[in-house]
Order: sequence, then C-alpha cells, then structure tokens
Amino acid sequence: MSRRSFHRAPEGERRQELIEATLDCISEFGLKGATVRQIAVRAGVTAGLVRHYFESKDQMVAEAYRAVIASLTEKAKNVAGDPTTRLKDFIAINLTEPVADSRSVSLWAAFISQVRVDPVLAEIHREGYLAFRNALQDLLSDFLAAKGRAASPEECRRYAIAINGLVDGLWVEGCLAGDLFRDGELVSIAMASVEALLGLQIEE
Amino acid sequence: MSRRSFHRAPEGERRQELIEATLDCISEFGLKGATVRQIAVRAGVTAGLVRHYFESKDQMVAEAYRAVIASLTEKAKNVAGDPTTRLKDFIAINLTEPVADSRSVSLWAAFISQVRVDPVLAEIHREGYLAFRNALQDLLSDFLAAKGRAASPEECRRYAIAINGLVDGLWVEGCLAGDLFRDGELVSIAMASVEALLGLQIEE
DNA sequence: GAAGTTATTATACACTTGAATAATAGCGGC
DNA sequence: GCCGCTATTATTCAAGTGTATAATAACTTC
Repeated sequence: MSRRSFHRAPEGERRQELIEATLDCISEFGLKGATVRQIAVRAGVTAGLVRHYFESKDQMVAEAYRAVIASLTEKAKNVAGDPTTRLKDFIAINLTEPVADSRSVSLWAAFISQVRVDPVLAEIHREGYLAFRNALQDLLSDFLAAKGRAASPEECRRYAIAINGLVDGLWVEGCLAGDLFRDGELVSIAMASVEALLGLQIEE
Repeated sequence: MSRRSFHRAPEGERRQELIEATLDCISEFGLKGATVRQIAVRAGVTAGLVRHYFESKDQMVAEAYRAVIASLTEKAKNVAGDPTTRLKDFIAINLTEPVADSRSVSLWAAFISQVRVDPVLAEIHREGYLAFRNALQDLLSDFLAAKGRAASPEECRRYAIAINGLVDGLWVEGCLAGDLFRDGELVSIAMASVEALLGLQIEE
C-alpha cells in the first residue's frame, strides 16, 4: 500500500489555502458542515494537516473570520479621489459584486450567529464593525466639509450610524435575494437615500 | 432501576416547548450546539421524544425558523391607529426590545447563514422577507396618502426597500452592540432618517 | 549524494451526533 | 378498577466529530 504523493507548499501559502477552504465550506455547508475533514478535502490535503498549521479547529475558524472582515472592509476603505467620488464609490462598492454576493452574506451571518457564543469572535466582530463605521464617518466628514457644510463630530456620528445601517441593510437584502431587484437598483436607491439623508447631491 | 417519572403534556403544548427549546439552544450555543440531546435537556424531556413529534431534527429546526419569522413580523404588522402613528410605531417596535435583542439577531443570523444551504429554509426566508417588506410598503403608501402626497406603487416600492434596509441595518447594529448606542438613540436616528428620506415629518 | 528537517499522510481513539427500537408509565373510556 | 392507547423513557447503533500519534515523503544543506 503506497502513500499519496504530495508537494510541500511554499511558506505561508498552505495556511492561506486552509483558511480559504474553511470559508468555502462554511458558505456552502454552513458552520456545522465545515468539518475538519471537509475542509481538508477542499484544500486538497488530509485532515491531519490542519493541526500542523493551527492549534485547533476553533483557532482556524477565528482566523477565517478575520479574513472575512478584512475582505469586507478592505475594498471599502481603499476608495480614493475627491470626497464626493469616495463616498459614491464606497456605496457602490458595498452594493455590487464581489462584496455583495451570497457567499459573503452567508459567511457574515454564520459568524454573526456565533458572536454571542464565542467571545473571541465577538471581539473580532467589534473591531471590524467599528473600523468600518469610523471609515464611513471620516468619509462623511470630508464630504460635508467639501460641500461647505461642516458638521460636528456628533452630527457625523449620527449620519454614519444611519448610512451604515442603510448600506448594511441593503447589502443583506441584495445578497439574499438579488433576483428581487433590477440591475443597479440597489445602488440607485442607496444613492438617492443618502442624498436625501444628507440633504446634498452626490451625483451631478 | 426505576424510570424517571413524567407527565403527558396537553395537546400541542410539548411541540411548542420543543420549538422554544430549539431556539434557546440555537441562540445560546449556535446551530451546531443545538443538538437533539441539548434541546431535550432544555425542554425537560429525553432526546427520543423529539422524533415522536417531528420527522427529523431538520424538520424541527425548520419549524423553529418559521416561529422566529412569525415573531419578528407579527409585532410589526399589528400596529394600529392612524397612518402616522402606525409608521412611527413600526419603526420604534423594530428597534426596541423585545424585537431588538441579541437573542433575536443570533437566531436570525443562524438561519440566514443556512439559507444558501437549505432550500426549505430559503423558501421560509423569502416568504417572511416579502411579507415584511410588503407590510412596510402598505404602511408607507397609507402614510404618504394621508400626508396628501400620493405616490406611485413604484415610488412606494423604492421607499419600502430603502426604509426596510435602514431599519434592518440599524436593528442588526443595535442587537449586536447595543452598548455602543445611547438609550433611544437608534430609534431617534431612524425617525430622523425616515423623515429625511420621505421629506415629511413623522413626529410633531 | 547523504543526512537532517519537517510538512504531509495515515491510522487510531475517545466522544458526540441523529436516529431506530423496545419497554413502560400515564391517562381516558368503560 | 381494568384495558387500551400513546406519549415518554431508556438503550442501542452506525456514522461522523476533533484530536493525537507515528510513519514517511519531499525538500534543504552541506
């Protein structure tokens, strides 16, 4: 009986593959379907390898969550250009693929549902949420200033909470039932809504 | 060795208890922590009984999801009074306890994360979502008419999507990190936002 | 090309899972 | 008070779980 042949993955690469495989499994089979064995199959390795890279399955899952948060916030934080463009892009990016797709929301929900159970995930979540909202708050602050309507931090905070809620809510709706909306409809609704909320035009 | 004593529950009651126990377990331990045995302990019965009331654990979980959706939409749909009061209450109810609490959002997220996996849950979700949004759309339609600003169904639809997103998003934020907000802050932000979105006053 | 290192596989283990089965305790009708 | 029905318990089962351990194949270094 001969062993399976294999190749040694370059530094750090296998770790990344395992995390990616974990996310694939969670989104396809749910948290409880993401077993060590299933994840290993997806990553093209055997189950034992997981424990060579991670102290436990739980730790691997926690790192996978970090990766999700990072991918959700990264694109949104990397907007560039003048304040108006940045705000516009922020909204559009969050409501179109690849940020807005059913895989993302499945992952997000799977982890959210564990926030109450697992303090480690709760901490990761909290950090991610605040980072996201603060990024939005800065964006709004710049935008309002550029439009000549300087707003107090308190005002910006309230706007950020509202717009964050709006964008998150539409994101979930779109991800879960994209077929209920026409192409670009969510973005268009979001733009119009933000304009109404701020009382300022975003699009010219 | 003697058997445990027990009492036969009245018609239908045990079923309800099992569903409630299922939800308790899901919110406390997550979907994968909600095992048949754990649920039975919570309900104060033995594990075997589950299969006497439900064809499978999956079926029980699906019925539990129906119960969640029902409890989330029921309160929101039962608003009464003039259109303005109803809209105001709809917003307030969804952003204060008992609708807005961490247990609710944990349950919601646990099921949402399975929507992609389980077609049965997907169908239940879709029905619930549409019912909720349609209720809101009717509310808005009445409200706009009462304010003398009759709107086309298309307009109402866009408003309903936006406000539904806003309320859902704030609901999630509030449930997950209620301590980040002052008392009543979310409701106040939501009211102000809806007023801005519609360009009409809700509160006098 | 031989030796040493370690990433990877293979196998085993103790435990949990959902489900099936058989025994029995509570309860209504007579 | 006994009988029959069935809700409930107790026990068992096969499959699946995360983890531990030992063997080994691939790569590095010299």
